[in-house]
Amino acid sequence: MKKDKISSAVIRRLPRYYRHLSDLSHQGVIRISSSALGKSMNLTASQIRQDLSCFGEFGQQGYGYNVESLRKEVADILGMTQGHTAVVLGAGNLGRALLENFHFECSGVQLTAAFDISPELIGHSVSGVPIYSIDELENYLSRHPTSIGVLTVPGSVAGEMSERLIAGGVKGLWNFTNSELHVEGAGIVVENVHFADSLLALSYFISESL
Amino acid sequence: MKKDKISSAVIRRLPRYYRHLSDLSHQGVIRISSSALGKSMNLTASQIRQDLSCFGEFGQQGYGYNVESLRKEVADILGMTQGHTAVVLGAGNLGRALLENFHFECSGVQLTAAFDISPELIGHSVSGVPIYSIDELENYLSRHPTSIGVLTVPGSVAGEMSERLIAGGVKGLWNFTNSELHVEGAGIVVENVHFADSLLALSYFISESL
DNA sequence: TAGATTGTTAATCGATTAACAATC
DNA sequence: TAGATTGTTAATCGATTAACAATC
Repeated sequence: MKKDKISSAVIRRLPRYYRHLSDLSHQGVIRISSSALGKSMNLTASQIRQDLSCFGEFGQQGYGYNVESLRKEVADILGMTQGHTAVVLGAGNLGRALLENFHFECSGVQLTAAFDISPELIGHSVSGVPIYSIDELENYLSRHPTSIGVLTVPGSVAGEMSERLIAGGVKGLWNFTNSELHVEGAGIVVENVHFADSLLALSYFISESL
Repeated sequence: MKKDKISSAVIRRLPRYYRHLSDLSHQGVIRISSSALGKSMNLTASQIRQDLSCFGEFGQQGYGYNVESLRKEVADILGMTQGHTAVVLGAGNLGRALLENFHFECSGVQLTAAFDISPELIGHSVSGVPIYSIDELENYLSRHPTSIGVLTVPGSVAGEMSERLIAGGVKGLWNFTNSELHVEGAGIVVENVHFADSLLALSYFISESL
């Protein structure tokens, strides 16, 4: 039975399902049961069946799930087939690390441009992605509909940049700055990547285990 | 009443408490009630009091909490006062982004060294942190007790590097590679930073909101 | 003192796990 | 057919919220 409102706990597990199913698919595994998948992901078979049943009926009694077709279903659920596009704001180290090392296309996202203020960077390309002046942002967005803005700018300008992105029609912000974005306007989604929160959790667990 | 086993949900909120309390402290706020803090963090007052009561009694009836002393208590709980030290493995873009832009000391962690294989980097410093040859790792760790290893190496060598770090006495791995680390040995903690998981969750929410 | 707000116990809500009829 | 495994309903468990006596 398809559910209306999916809990955030389920959604946070979906990328992991996708990752494991991709691995299995690459390994040439054709079919898998919920209990086998559960064993390899450290989840109960029940939970996997519950999670998947939020979105449809993808398995077959007595057989299990076809790995590749389930992978495709999960990709669909995650919006990977929606043709999302992204631009990176800020081509400093972190921005360039994403440009060079992170494979947006593996998440179904096409990275089309980067923007910066540094004259040394403007006009160049990194990993085939052109770097434009931030002054060109509005002009660019008006001509290239863009769903995601990646914020790798200094925290001090994160607020201003997010407003300009949203005004330009961007629907989601992937925020790598410390700045807590307070975005008004309906339908805008913010995903924060707080390195410090992650490091502090690690610090807690280390300290606790001593 | 102090609790033995703290749930992971509580622990993941602690860094946010710390962040908000730091902000309040900087703004010169002296005292705050659970309901005022809840309002600004979008949590219920009840939840905040429950969370904090896992670790001790930090408030005062009729008054609330002293911001700065609560901040210090949370810092303590998070292990920020344990004098944790860290080394970065891999001084590519992502490693350098962390070296240059991320303030480890704000999380109570002292970053003491970085390691790489590239002859152009070895011997130089970034933001005051020396970059050594990866060949020096064991030698360095034996002379500088280190609690945290930051993995910003290519995924293909993540497994090998984590083994060497653990052999050298490191207690926690902050893993920025895609590689799913399977670490044996008691008391070793792994914190994964999966960029792709985060982007896919964003992709889901955008797609859902259309 | 009266008002405010804590820490904690009890009630509610939601998420995970177990059980099982349906069926490939 | 018999065995395996699903999707779903029911039971359990845990986390969040509400209520309130204690007290600053």
